[in-house]
Amino acid sequence: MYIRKIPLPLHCGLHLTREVLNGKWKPNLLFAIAEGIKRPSDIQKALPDATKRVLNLQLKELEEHGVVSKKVYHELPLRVEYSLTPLGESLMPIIDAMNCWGDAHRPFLERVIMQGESESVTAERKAACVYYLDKVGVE
Amino acid sequence: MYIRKIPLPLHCGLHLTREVLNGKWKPNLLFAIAEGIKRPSDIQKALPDATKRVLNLQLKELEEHGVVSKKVYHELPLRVEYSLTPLGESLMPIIDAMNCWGDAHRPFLERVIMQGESESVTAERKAACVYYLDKVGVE
DNA sequence: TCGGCGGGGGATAATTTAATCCCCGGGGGA
DNA sequence: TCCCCCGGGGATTAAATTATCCCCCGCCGA
Repeated sequence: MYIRKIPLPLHCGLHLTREVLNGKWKPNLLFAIAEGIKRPSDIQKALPDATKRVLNLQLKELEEHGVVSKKVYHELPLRVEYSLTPLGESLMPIIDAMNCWGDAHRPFLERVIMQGESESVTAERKAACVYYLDKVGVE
Repeated sequence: MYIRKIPLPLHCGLHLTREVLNGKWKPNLLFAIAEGIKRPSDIQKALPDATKRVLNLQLKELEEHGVVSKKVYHELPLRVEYSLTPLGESLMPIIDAMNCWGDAHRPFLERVIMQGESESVTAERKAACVYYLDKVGVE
């Protein structure tokens, strides 16, 4: 595990939560496990864009942070299952909300995230954003 | 703005949301702005652990992602105010939930994130922190 | 005997994010 | 005049996170 040089600001709940969820695949891992995908190989299949190396690392961190637990069944063949701890379960409303929010605003977010990768904001793009935001504001 | 080399996985709402909230101070910025702290200098005072440089950068990203808007009042003296867009407001339940969750589980999370004072890692950790603090000039 | 699957991890490079340093301009008070 | 506040940002370095590569073991079926 990486050893921090700069201490985290812990005085605020936001930073604590951020520390737990901070990992490219951690929200997805929690989501998958909550859905009942428990075995490492199944998790890897559910998240094909991530290498199993990274998934193992992030699962280990989630375990160290007490939100998932790992059970090794010493049968043959060996079986491993991850599951949410109660603490992890209490995190699911947030994960679900993040998932819904992203999906709900997908068209806008995709445009806006892509635009940063190409060039600075053009006037037209800004107009398009304002238009969309207006629409969202009505809801 | 930084130009990505590795494209983000956009097919999932979780990643979209993560992209918007991904920044050490972004949740805090949103929280502060939602609380009515709108002027840059006030925001900086509210988040003393962050340099204004970083805050400006992350505010700019939040703006580009359409969750905050920046208004410049061309008065004298010059006045600048940030505010949440409707899209940003729709994010607040998540921010609040993250804040509450972190606060609610603070005792446990602090222990677990610190990795326990009684572990063997502590020596290295402490060394790393001391190194940093020394560099910064804190006693 | 060989290949493949399931679970795992060390070592290192690359990428991404944050911190640091130090500058700009204008204005207002002493 | 000097100094400090305000809002801002370029350039660079450090830190933190991911990706990549390639290895380990045990077992099972062909």
